[in-house]
Amino acid sequence: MGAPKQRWTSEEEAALKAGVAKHGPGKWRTILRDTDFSAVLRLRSNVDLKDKWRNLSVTAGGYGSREKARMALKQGKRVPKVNTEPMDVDADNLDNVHDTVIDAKPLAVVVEPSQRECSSEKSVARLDDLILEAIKKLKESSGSNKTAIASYIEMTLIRLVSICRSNTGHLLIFNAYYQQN
Amino acid sequence: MGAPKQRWTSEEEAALKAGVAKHGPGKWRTILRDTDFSAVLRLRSNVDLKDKWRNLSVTAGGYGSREKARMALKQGKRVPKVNTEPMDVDADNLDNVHDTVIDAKPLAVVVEPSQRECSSEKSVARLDDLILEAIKKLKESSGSNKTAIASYIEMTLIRLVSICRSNTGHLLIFNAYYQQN
DNA sequence: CTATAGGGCTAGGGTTTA
DNA sequence: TTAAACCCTAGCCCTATA
Repeated sequence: MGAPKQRWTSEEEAALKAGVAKHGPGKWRTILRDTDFSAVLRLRSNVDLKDKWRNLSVTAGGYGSREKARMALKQGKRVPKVNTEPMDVDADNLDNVHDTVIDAKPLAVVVEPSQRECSSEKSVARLDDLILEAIKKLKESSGSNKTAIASYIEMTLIRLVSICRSNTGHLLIFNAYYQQN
Repeated sequence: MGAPKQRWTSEEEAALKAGVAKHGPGKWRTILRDTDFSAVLRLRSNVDLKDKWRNLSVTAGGYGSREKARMALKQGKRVPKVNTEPMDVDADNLDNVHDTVIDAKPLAVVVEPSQRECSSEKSVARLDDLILEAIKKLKESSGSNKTAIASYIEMTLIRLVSICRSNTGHLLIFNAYYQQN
């Protein structure tokens, strides 16, 4: 019927996230016009950006506007369906995070992880596997695919935290130095 | 768990077929609203219509998209599916950290951790090396959208820090300095 | 007219039930 | 184990609003 579905690539997704980080959510046309992103996102409209951001917000675990709408619709089906509840943790919306960085304009980032404490060998080994996997993928990607690299780093870090937390209850520490280049 | 199954009656099936004949496949909501069929199909949703039509297509002998998919799976095309799982980062309460950051209008960010006791295991050190290597590689790369990457990573790390903070409350102490460039 | 917000819709993969 | 019915949701469309 309409246009054939065009799945978002990880590069496009990263560009969108970066765009929101830079200009804030809701500035879809602005993001599209930004030369930092226009190349990657040239096939997307401002509405596409909005829709994708909505999807990302939902999967990030926050109760986005979409979630609420879905809950409301749960009525009106034949059978009430008792157990609607998948044990969502009440996660706050990530929009807050983005708000904090709207005005940031870093040109380079250096991150130096230092020591961290994990009480279980097993969890450490698992972490190692995850990182290795990420690095391998990094090397597979061509040098031009920087946004994909950023994506993998994000995923890796997020996994790192969630696993470390769930297995040990302890957390790791990062020394992170941000600096302009 | 799911809703109890409601077998399609021959009358419903006939109505669906007539609806598709009249409006064409893919017009599920239109068929549903058509007074010619709404009475018979009143217990079905547009998605139900779509699903039923898919099943009918399969049974009708033509290789529907469904058949192909099943075939592909039978060929043992096992995609490891990696670890899509541990992305369940439930960022309970991201507010605190962000609030501390919101005041600043950073063009650059410096995050310094406090001291730390650590069991300095080799595997842990290796993790650090791998992460550091990845970040360095990113930094060395000179792409047109470097700013985008940097912004994105900054956002990621800030979120990461937030997650750590929200979980421990105090275990992790970050000193964050925001500075203009 | 232009842009954004938000609900609606379909397609297709996944899951559950008989 | 399989097939039919049902669920989930990304991506796209439509409308209201400013």
